[in-house]
Amino acid sequence: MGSRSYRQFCSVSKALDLVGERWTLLIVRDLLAGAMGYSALLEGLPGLTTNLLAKRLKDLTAAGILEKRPAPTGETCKALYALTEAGVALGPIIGALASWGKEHGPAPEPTDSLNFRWVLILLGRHFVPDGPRWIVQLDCAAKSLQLRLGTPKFEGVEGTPMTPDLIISADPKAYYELLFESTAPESLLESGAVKLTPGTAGDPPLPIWKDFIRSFQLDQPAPTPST
Amino acid sequence: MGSRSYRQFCSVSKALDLVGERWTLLIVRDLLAGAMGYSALLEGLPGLTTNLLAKRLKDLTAAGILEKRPAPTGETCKALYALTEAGVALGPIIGALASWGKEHGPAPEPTDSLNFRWVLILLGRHFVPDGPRWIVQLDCAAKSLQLRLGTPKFEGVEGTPMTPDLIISADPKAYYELLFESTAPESLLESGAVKLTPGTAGDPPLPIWKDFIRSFQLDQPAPTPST
DNA sequence: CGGCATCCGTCATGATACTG
DNA sequence: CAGTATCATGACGGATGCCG
Repeated sequence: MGSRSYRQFCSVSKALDLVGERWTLLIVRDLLAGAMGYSALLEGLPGLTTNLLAKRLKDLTAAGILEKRPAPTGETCKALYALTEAGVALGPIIGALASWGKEHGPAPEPTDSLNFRWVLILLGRHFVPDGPRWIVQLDCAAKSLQLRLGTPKFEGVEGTPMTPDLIISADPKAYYELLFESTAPESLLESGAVKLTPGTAGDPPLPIWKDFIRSFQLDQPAPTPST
Repeated sequence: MGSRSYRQFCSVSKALDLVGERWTLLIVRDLLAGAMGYSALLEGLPGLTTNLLAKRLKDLTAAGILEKRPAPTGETCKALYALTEAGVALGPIIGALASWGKEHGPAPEPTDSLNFRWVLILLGRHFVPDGPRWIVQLDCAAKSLQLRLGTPKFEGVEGTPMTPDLIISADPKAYYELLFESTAPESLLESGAVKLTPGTAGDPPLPIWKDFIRSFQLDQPAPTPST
């Protein structure tokens, strides 16, 4: 509800009337990588309290930005919150915020929390299709991310792939440095911050790693969107 | 100050740490069209109180998003607040919000306030360069906006041009309908909501009006930015 | 335990008055 | 004109309780 609307004849303020409150765009950011249950959302957003999450979910549902639907059988939760078409359309806003924050935002601190979903968003913005079709598994803090490289459309979901071609493992900070280019990819390998494990087919890991770097342009500066 | 930082290892949250608070992005939006004084900002943002504006300006200055500089002689105010390079770089975020709000935001209400600066932002996002080089004056509620069409770079400032080729006058609501395509441009002319006056050179107004419509693609849907 | 609702303390915000 | 000071209110952070 726009109980505290700006009441301006301007679409920027109308957008902020719906998504301008605290935590709202961060909830949308996490849902951009796929539908989530209530507890998963809460766990992924440290500092957000349960009462406020309930209110945000209710308001966002009323605004038509997300919808609550029954979870498929076998899920650990009962209901999933998923973005509607209008919610997915918030992607460019999240993307523009990510670009600006990366360039002009405050530097991250070691105590900052890191969520694997946020990695997906970053990767999706850098993806270059039509490379070799590797399946890469990212491991971080007992969680896994499954990436399908080389496909026309970027695919990445949480979980372990059946037949990975390469397994990359690192701690959150190393992933952050890799994705934010504060460190060159090669030096992360040399320092041991990032470890490579051959996949099930047993291919040598280094060429696949180079394709991974190239697929997400991790050795180049991020593109700046136009106005 | 990020006194209430999200503390997440994510550039989206880092951006919101600086510009996520209430009113902040609306201040930036207004400054995107040019530097403004304190009182002009306050007047253009109904509902924002003077103490909060002072705090926002202080915080944004500390964050390096805008800078306070002495006003040029002849100005009505003493100091101007101008966006820094980092502040101008927020443009794509404002643009993405404008696109989304236009498509998915709540409908405007007749009591909403309208600021001529917001028109400039909308026009800038739709501009197609290299048409005929007309100078068009927009009149609305005792204020004037000066647009230079056809130049490679879009130019628009508040004030009255010396030699307009066409003067368009309408009330705020008609401008909004024109810019937001809820009504076709032709019908706004026919209904008398928009009035055309020949400029100093005395050219017939209708062809220049059609160039104006074409220059800002006001008869076409807005382009949707990519993720 | 997942999915909230309630209660309370604190802080950000809104309204008004006042000052250099 | 360009803010600062003061106070009231509502939003938010934290803990806990309820209900399937």
